[in-house]
Amino acid sequence: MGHKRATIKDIASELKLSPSTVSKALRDHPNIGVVTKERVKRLAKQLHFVPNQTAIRFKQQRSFTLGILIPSMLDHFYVAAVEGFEKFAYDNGYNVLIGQSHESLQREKELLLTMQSNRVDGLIIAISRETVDTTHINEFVRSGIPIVYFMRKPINEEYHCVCSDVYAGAIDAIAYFVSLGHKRIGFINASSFWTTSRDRFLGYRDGLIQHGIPFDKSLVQESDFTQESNFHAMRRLMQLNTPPTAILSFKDQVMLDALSCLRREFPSKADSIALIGYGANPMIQYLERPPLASLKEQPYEIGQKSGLLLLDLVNHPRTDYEPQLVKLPCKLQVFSTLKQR
Amino acid sequence: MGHKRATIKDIASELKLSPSTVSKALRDHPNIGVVTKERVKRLAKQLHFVPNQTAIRFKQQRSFTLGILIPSMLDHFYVAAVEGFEKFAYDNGYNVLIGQSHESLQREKELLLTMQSNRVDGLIIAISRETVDTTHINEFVRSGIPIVYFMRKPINEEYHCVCSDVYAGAIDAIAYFVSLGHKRIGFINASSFWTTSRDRFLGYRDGLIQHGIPFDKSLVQESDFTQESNFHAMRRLMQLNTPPTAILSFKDQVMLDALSCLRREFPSKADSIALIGYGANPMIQYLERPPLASLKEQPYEIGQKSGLLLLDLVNHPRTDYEPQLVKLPCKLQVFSTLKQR
DNA sequence: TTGTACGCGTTATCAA
DNA sequence: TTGATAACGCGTACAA
Repeated sequence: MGHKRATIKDIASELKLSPSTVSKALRDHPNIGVVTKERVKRLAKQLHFVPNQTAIRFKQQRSFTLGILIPSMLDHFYVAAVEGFEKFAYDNGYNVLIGQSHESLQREKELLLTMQSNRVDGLIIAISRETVDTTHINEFVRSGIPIVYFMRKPINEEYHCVCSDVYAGAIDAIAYFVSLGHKRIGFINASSFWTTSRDRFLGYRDGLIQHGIPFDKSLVQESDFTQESNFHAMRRLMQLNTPPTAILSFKDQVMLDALSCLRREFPSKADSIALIGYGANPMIQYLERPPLASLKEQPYEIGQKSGLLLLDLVNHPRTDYEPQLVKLPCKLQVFSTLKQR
Repeated sequence: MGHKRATIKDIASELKLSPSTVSKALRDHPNIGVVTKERVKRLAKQLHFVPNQTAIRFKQQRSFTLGILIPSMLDHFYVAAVEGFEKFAYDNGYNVLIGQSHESLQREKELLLTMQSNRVDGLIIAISRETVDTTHINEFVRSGIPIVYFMRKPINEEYHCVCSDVYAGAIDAIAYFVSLGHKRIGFINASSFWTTSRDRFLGYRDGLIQHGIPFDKSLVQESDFTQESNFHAMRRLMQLNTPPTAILSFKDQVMLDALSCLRREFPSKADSIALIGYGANPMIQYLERPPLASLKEQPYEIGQKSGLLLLDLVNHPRTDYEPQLVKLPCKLQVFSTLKQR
């Protein structure tokens, strides 16, 4: 039953005013009379006038839209980041366009084009697993749209980035392991192209060294996050001549699969192996025998801060190149005390 | 380092052609010469020309954007629906604007305005818990934008809707309980304003009746999904003179909290009480002693079908009022066989 | 096969 | 305090 949508023109002609007057009145422009404003607003309401953002965007040459590119919304961690980003964006009058790469480089490239085509005013991006070359991203930036990396940043790019301080987190995790008497500590990591993997690794290695434990390459495995890959990494660790008694994992998902693997394939050892992951997944509370601990990150805040930094770049385009690097702390959250036993 | 963005005009003047020729050439319009097309496309590529969707939208009086309004992205179930919807939308050349009501009516109203302001071509919506009056939604529809309810539909509205066949699901659950010897079966439901609650309830009641079990009002509790509320509902059931031996829950989240409640507060009975929820949350696989079962729904497909139905409404505006009701089956997924014991 | 003219809804600028 | 005009980038009907 669509009554035709009212426009500024409709209001103007009805009130025998000019469109520009109406436009100003609606936006409370100072040099419009109070009486006129009142008349305009009354009629606007009556006609259910809703400003046409489409036209405004076009006119203003700004989309008032910010883009966010994540691997997947099925990952609770990124959803939290989207939430933080979205909240910030909405509070500042921006819409958000979400894209999911599903870890595909091809999809990432397409989405970047979509973003460009939609003239997003800025973009934050957590690169896909396949993104080892960043030509497409650099081209995007060269087209004039500022970006901020978040969570994952290519290891060979110096650019604005907001992420967790996973290095310090790993240091903490190792210290906790050691305090419980562990000396043989394994590590399941992810793509070595991300700084967030490298930093975890450095923290792991430096943590060991700090406690006088020699670094042993065979204790480090890599996974691509599929259940299969997680299981595989765990198996290789357990099949060492001297398997680890403690394992740090890139993220909770990996840790949970590692735990499943232990329970299914190495049940006799399952309870003696200490596990720490990243993320503090809320579902862990439902486990009767939870893993040892998890490094709680702050994805929501990372989303917010990314938005803040991005909007700054949007509003104050810099020609000088001084990459901002923001790191938010992780906090070790211990679950074992929650055990009923 | 933004080289100014190239427009159709730039290409035209560079090639001494008219903008309209360029426009047509870029879109492979039949009556443009092959040679011209080639020249145009070459230069377009060279100048990194990306069509300005903002202008196209404005010109076409269509946003090529579909809206989706959900309670929260923290709920895995709705994320899956978003995925399905998004996939469908992208495949059909549409963007997606996501809004989260966080179960707030106020927020829902604001988001509806945002959607209207952005001139989305259509919208699918799962109403908030607070939405007992639908004036704002009806007004939205009256403004000319078609909508499709999904998952949750107001009980007093006859309108297009895509959701799970939760009635049949409840019937199946009850039948399964009965087959295991249960006769005293409880139910934790949600807002009675949604058809999806009513249908669960009817399935629960009819299921009981089918097996000759009298309906007992005291066995039905309501929860608002907060952990506190879930625990409270569970406690009330357990504190009955004759507590249930089996409980159907509105969704897995409720069931998991119910399970926690049992283990913490009624440990002696915890293992003898059979639980079934809705959703088949993938995290359940990590539980050592999982609940009995869950009704696996098809949120991804619901998202897709909602998109399909919506796009049909967008492209073929109907004046005649014939609400479509699409129901997708639930499938009982049994977890107990996964138990290690 | 190509070009011209116009308009979509809004706002900025300048004139009245 | 208000109004007229132009412009944003594109697509389309129609003219050449």
